[in-house]
Amino acid sequence: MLRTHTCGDLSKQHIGERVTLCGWVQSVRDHGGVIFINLRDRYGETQIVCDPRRDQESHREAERVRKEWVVRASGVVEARPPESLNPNMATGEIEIACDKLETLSVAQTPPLEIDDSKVANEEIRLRYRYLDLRRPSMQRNLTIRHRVAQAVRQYLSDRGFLEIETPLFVRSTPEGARDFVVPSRLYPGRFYALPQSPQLYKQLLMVAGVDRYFQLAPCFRDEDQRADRQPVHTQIDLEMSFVDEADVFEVVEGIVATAFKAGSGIEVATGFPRMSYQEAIDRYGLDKPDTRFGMELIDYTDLVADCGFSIFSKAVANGGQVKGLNIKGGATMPRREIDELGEFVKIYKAKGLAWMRVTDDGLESSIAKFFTEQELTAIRERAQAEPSDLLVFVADTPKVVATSLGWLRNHLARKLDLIPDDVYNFIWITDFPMFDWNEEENRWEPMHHMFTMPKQEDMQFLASDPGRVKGRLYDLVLNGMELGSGSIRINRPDIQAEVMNVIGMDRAEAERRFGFLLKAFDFGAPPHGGFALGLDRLVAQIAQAESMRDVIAFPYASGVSLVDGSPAEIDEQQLRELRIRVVGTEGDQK
RNA sequence: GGAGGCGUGGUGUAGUGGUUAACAUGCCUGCCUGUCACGCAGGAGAUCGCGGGUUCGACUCCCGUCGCUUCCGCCA
Repeated sequence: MLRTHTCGDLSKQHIGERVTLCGWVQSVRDHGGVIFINLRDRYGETQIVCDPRRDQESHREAERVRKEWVVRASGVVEARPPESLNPNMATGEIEIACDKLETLSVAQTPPLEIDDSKVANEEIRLRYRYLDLRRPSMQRNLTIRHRVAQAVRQYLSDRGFLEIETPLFVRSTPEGARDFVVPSRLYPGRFYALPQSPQLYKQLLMVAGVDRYFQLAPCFRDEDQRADRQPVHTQIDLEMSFVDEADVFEVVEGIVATAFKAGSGIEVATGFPRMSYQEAIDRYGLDKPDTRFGMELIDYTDLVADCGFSIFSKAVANGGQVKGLNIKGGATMPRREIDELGEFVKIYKAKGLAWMRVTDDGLESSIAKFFTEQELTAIRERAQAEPSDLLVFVADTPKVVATSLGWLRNHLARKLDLIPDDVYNFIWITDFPMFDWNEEENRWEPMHHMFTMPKQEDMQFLASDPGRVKGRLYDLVLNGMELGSGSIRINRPDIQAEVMNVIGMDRAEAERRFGFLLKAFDFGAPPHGGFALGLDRLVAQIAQAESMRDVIAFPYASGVSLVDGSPAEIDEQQLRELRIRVVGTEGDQK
């Protein structure tokens, strides 16, 4: 080794020892005589003191040294003078009295500052990711991610799960997101897809008798960018045989608690509360409710069905709802900001946001005149309104009402600072509908995927009323974010056939796409179920990172790797081998 | 596919229809023996993303375009 210790190792107990450290120069403070160098590595920072009275040669080198140079410093660990102790530094009680300073590598001035208090913009950070990652907070994130992954592996291994890798070149399926596709050279005109998840393979492993499987699986989805999404992300993917929901919940809760403990030391109480999908929608508007604050949705539908305000009464007459929020203390919100809330809900297809200010004298609003005194009183009581509150309303289809108010609620919580720090509200969302009606294509489609087992008591409605059928599927939500999802799967061909029937997939099509799985089920498939947790999202929470990208070493920006510039064109020769011709780029199509 | 935001020295920001384009930090030089966001003095560094238009005059206003970003659609 070129060093005897790291830059985080040394403390008072090493005083008097002769040591050698290697690292990057974080800062140089030249006092004309003595020069202080802060030397940084993954483990910390240590002050190197170059005093010309001790050693002239190393002092001369210290005058030359610049930030981010890689150097090696030898000397004796000394206690700092009492007035020079630095309590803000882990190694602040000691310093290295340097008598040998060696430059291992010089560095150009970096295009961004290696400083947690001066973070550059995302594009620069990603292009020079190797510099961005030098920052202590990023090193910390990478470390936390590693510890979480290790702990999860250990946890699952201890419970009999086998870590098994599944193929990364799989058959493309039109379900779900768009696939990333890889051309085959040996079989021109044919393509592999990168897996969106190991779903089908892990089910095959259950048929194979593996009983308990897990994998930290890379998953690929060709979707448009979102703050909490990456084209490549990692799932803690697991599957278990002979289980029901409670067994899966127990394991997943254990994983989460283990991960938090390992990553941040935070103790998570298991036995997460459960809430049905319908209750989540009714009370919070979203299937991933943030339960860290109140301001739940208030249903006025029955009160305003026959009111004089036609926007409300018509919405009800058309099968819609009128719901709203009570923004406590919001009456002082200026008109301009209320209008902004109106603009906000329009994103979610709401036509507008009605509002009333609650005053000592009653409800003050341009729409108050359309309501009778009794109606206004009823609204106030329903909202438990107090003077200085602001009531807002959306009247629309149940879906628009829920979505717009649900997101408005989250938006307001952030804006009004209603979200407490350091609270981790886990919640299981259960009893999802099996199917979702696709307006455009006029057909039912699976809410989760087509291998989800319907609830026993709803099985009878599969043919007659698919919308009524609930599935044995569940999401885990943390602070309003979906951490993962899973289900109990279908293991019987007859039920599978019925489900495929609902979504309008005939035997031939099913055979073509999933024939291998259906075939497997003919040979004795155990009841099984599983879950997939988003590792990136989980670690981001544990590390309290601003963004999921902060816990991924080399994330993508809009599907582009700013580090290596991919995706990139390939050689003509490669294209020929693959029998691929590029017929046009976006600009010259159409 | 659609909507919004941003784009100004290396980096992060400020800015106004007429400026010498400001500030911080970084960089370079000099001074300084106890700093640790060291300090002090000086210096270099920007055709204000790109193209077009309006105007006597555009970094500023308008249109287009590119890039990044957030969101809708899409998607666990």
